[in-house]
Amino acid sequence: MADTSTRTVERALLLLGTVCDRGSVTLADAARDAGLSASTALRLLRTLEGTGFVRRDDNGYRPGMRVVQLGAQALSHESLVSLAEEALERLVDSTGESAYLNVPSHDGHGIYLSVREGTHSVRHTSWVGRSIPLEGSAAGAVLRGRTAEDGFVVVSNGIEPDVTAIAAPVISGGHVVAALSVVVPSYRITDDGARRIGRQVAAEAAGILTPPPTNTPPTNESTSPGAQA
Amino acid sequence: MADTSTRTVERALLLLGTVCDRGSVTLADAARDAGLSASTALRLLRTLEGTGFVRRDDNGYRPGMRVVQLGAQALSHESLVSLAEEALERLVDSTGESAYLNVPSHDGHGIYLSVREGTHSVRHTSWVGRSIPLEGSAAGAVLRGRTAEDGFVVVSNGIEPDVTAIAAPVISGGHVVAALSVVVPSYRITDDGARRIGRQVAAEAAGILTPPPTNTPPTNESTSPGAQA
DNA sequence: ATTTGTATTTCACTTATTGAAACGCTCATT
DNA sequence: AATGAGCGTTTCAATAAGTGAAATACAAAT
Repeated sequence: MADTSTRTVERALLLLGTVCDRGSVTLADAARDAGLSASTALRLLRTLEGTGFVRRDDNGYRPGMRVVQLGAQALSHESLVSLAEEALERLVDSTGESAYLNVPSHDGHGIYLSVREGTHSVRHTSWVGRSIPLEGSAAGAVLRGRTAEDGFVVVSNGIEPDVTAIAAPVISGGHVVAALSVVVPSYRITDDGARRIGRQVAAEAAGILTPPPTNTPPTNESTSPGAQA
Repeated sequence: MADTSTRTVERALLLLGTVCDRGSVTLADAARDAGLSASTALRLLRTLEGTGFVRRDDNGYRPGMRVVQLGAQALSHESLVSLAEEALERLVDSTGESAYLNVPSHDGHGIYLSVREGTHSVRHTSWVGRSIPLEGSAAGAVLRGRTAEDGFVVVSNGIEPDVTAIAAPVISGGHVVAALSVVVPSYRITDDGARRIGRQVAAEAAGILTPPPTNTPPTNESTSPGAQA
């Protein structure tokens, strides 16, 4: 894994990241943030501008339309979100709580790929694209393959205070490719309730890539143990 | 040399574009598509991979999670979409037809920034991020400032056959910043009907950036993506 | 066995990127 | 007015960094 990467491009993408993070940023800020000299940052931002990835207004640089365009395209090509749609909906229907689909991202993080809001007036809220640490969160534990025997993970008051997260793995080819999760305000749930929802989430997660109708012959490809009961 | 742009970065972004367009593409195809040598394409794609903008699976390169993440962030910072929400909803309610918010993109195109589907069982459909030519479309004419006296543009069977598009400009600081539009199957509408909807769209478009109550100076700082109450 | 296509590595060439410095500018301070 | 601080921008010489042809290896198709 020698240095097969181009510094210029890395820097430009870094810059793009800070622009999107901040929503609106001045040249000097962006340069500082990315650790670049002003002239370099200017040149790269201009390139990004010329390709529509950022745009300028009087206040500085802002995410360009190309970013939302590519993002939307990418999402639409993500078959997981359509496959998980029904499962998310069933979870919301039967629990009234917010349900999510999380996938691993490039750095040691996960992100929310799909969101279905709960029906309770007090409910957990998140959004597509939001970043989630892999440690200290239920979905993160699942994504790292740390699922317990019973097929789901419960984390109370972890990263986010006052909420209990319940997650289960979506498995494909022996690998965890996503986490299905339900997040509920802690005051509203008991240990038993969490287990009940846990079993439900695990069942839905298992069903996402193995639709019930077909009777798949036993194809055994398990790298990691516990390919589900 | 007034050409201040970085070839490497341009190429990498071009590559990213083809990957997102195709959804899944092999190295050789991507290289051909972007007009690059295989070795260069490989190097750039690896850089994109290392930053999460693309990922690989057995079939080749696919859009990475970073793209959907940045796209979602960019959309959330786009205040226009929240400002236009109610207008879109009212248009759908009163016409039953699909209503859209279009903005100019970098190359001579526009894109769908917000979508509200109509209620008729036969209705026009599009999606966020979709590209739209600026010529031959109602929204395009509006975005180019070609709006007629009466404040709206009607195009029947232009780019898309069998549909009539009705668009009006969202104006800020004397510039057209977006187009609000309603698209209806041509068989369902008369000239008079189009004019009626046209006036409606124009009124809604005019109201998007001029809501009477608040006097907000353009100091938009969305600091942390915190949950709003 | 041969052909075709792909992914990957290597390497000499030199192009294209880099950052300090200088400049003009606006705004706030003295 | 004068001063200073900060920003955006341009210039330019040094050289770091990207480039692509060719070679290699592998796989699948003929």
